[in-house]
Amino acid sequence: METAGTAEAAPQPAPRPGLRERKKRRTRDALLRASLELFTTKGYEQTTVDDIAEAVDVSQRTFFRHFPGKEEAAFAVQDTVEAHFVQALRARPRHETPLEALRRAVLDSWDTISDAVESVVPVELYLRMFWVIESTPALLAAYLRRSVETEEEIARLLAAREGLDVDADPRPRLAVAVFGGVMRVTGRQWSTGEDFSLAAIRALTAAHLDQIGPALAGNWRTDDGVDANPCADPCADPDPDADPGADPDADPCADPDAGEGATPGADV
Amino acid sequence: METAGTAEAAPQPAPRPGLRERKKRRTRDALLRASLELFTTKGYEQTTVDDIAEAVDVSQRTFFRHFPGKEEAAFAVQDTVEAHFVQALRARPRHETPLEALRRAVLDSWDTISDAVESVVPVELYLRMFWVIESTPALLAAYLRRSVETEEEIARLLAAREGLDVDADPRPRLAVAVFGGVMRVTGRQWSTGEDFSLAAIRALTAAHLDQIGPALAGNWRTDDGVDANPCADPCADPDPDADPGADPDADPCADPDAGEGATPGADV
DNA sequence: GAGGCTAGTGTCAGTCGCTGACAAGTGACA
DNA sequence: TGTCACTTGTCAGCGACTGACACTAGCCTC
Repeated sequence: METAGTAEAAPQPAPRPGLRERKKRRTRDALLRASLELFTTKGYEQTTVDDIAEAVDVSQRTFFRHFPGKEEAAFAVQDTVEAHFVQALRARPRHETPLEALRRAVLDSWDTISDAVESVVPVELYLRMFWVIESTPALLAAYLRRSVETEEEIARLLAAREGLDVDADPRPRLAVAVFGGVMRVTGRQWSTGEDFSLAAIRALTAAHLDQIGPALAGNWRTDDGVDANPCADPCADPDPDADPGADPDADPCADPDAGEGATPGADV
Repeated sequence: METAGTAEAAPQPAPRPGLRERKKRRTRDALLRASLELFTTKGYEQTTVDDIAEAVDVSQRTFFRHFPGKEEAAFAVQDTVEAHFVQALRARPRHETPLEALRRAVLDSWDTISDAVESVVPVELYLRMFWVIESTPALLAAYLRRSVETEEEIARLLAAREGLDVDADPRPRLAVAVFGGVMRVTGRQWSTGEDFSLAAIRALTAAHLDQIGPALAGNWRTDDGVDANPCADPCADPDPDADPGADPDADPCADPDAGEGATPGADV
C-alpha cells in the first residue's frame, strides 16, 4: 500500500482475474473511454447515455450496471487523482505542520499524477475532462460536493495526525476548507487559462498557496501586507523542477525553520 | 429599496401591479410555500413536482413556468439571504480592509436577516430548509455551485473596491475563497448542531473567523501558533449583541488599528 | 361597453436519466 | 457434463423537464 512507485512485480495479489472478470472490465473501460471521448467532444449535456451505450454497442441498462449514473463516468478519473493526493498526504512525515504537509502533498501529486492517470486513460483526456467539469454547471456542482467529502476525510486525517478531536476543535476543518478553497481557485484559473499543462497547474498551485498570506493581509492598496503575513506559506518551494516523489523525507524544505527568512517575528 | 422596515407609504414606485400580476404572484408564492413545506416534511427527493402542483391545485406545467426546476424552488429563500449579504458588503465603508468588510457584512446580515426572510416565508421555514439543503446531496451540490458564483461576484466587488484587476491579482479570489470556505464549515456545523437559531450561527460565524489564524498557524500540537498569527481576525467583535445594522460607520471597530493588541508586529 | 390582444394556464406528447423485473447467454466449478 | 452464478438484453415504468397547441381571462383601445 505505502510502497507506491515500484509496484510492478507484485508477487501474490495478481492471480489473473479470470475471463468473465476480464470481459467485464473490458466493457467498463470501453464505456469509460467512450464517455470521456463523447463528453469532451460533444459536451456532457449533449451526450446521452444511449449515445455512450451505442458507441460501445451495449444496452443502456449495461451502462447503468457499470456506473451508478452518467455523472460517475465523468468523475472516474478525477476520483483516481483525488485518491492519489490523499495518499500523498498520508505519506508526509509527521513532523511537518498541517499546511506544510498539504502543500507538499499537492505539489508531489502533481509531479506524479501522470503515471496514475495514464493507467486508466490518456492524460490528455483527463486534462480535457477537467475543463468539461469546470465549464458544465451540473458537473461543477457534483465536483464541489465531492470535494466537500474529500475535505472531510482530509480534516479527519489531519486531526488524527495532530491528535485533535475533529468535532471539538474547528481548526482541522477550517484549515482544510481554506486549503480547498485555494485549490478550487487554482483549478478554475488553470482550466480557463492558456497553458493547460501539468507544469502550469503545479506552478499555479505553488503561487496561489504563497498568496494566501498576502490575500488575508490587511490592506491590498498599499502592499504593507505582502510578505508580512506568513499564514500560509510555511515553506516556499524554490525549485519547481525538483522531484519530491523520489524521497519525501529528503527534500530541501523538510525543516520548518528552513527555506525562508522573509517573515520576521511572526513566523509560526 | 434601502429604507426597509418602514415601507408602507411608498410614494411613487408602487403603482399597484394589476390583477393579473397579483394573481400570478399569488400562485408563485403558493407554489413556493408548498414546496418548502413539502421539502421540509417529506424530504426533497421524496417530493415530486406533481405533489407540489397538486397541493396548490395547478398543473405540473404551471410549476415549471414559475420555477426553472424543482431545485430553484428550494433555493428561492437562500437567494434572498445571499443577496442580503452582498448588499451588506456593498454598504461597508471603504476604509475597512477586505477581510474586515467581509466579517462585518456577514455578522451584520445575520443580525438583520429575519426581516428580509420573513417578507417571503416564516424564518423558521428557512432555517429548516437550510438543514434540508445541507443534508440532501443534490441540493448541497447545487448550493456549492451557487456559492462559487456568489464568490466570483464578491471577488469582483472587492477587487473594484480596492482598485485591483481581478484577473491579474489572485488575492481577491483567494481571500473570498478562504472566506467562503470558512462560511461553509460554519453553516455545516450549524446545521448539524443542536442550537439551530440565528444567534447560534452568528456566534459560530464570529468564532470560526477568529479561528482562521490559529488554523493556519504552524503547529496545532503545541499552541504556539494560536494568537500569534493575525491573518484573519483583523478586528475581533467583542459584542455579539450589538446592532451593527444601525450605522455601519459608527461601530466600535472601524479603525483598523483598534480592537486588539495581541498581535505584535505582524498586525496588518 | 364591445372587441382584439396577450399573458397565464391546462393538456398532451415526447425526451432523458434511471430502476426493477424477467429471461437468455455464458463463464466457473465440481 | 451439468449445475450454478454472473453478465447482459429487453421491457415497462417513474420523475424531471420541454415544446406545441388550445383555452380563458385580464387588459387596452375605440
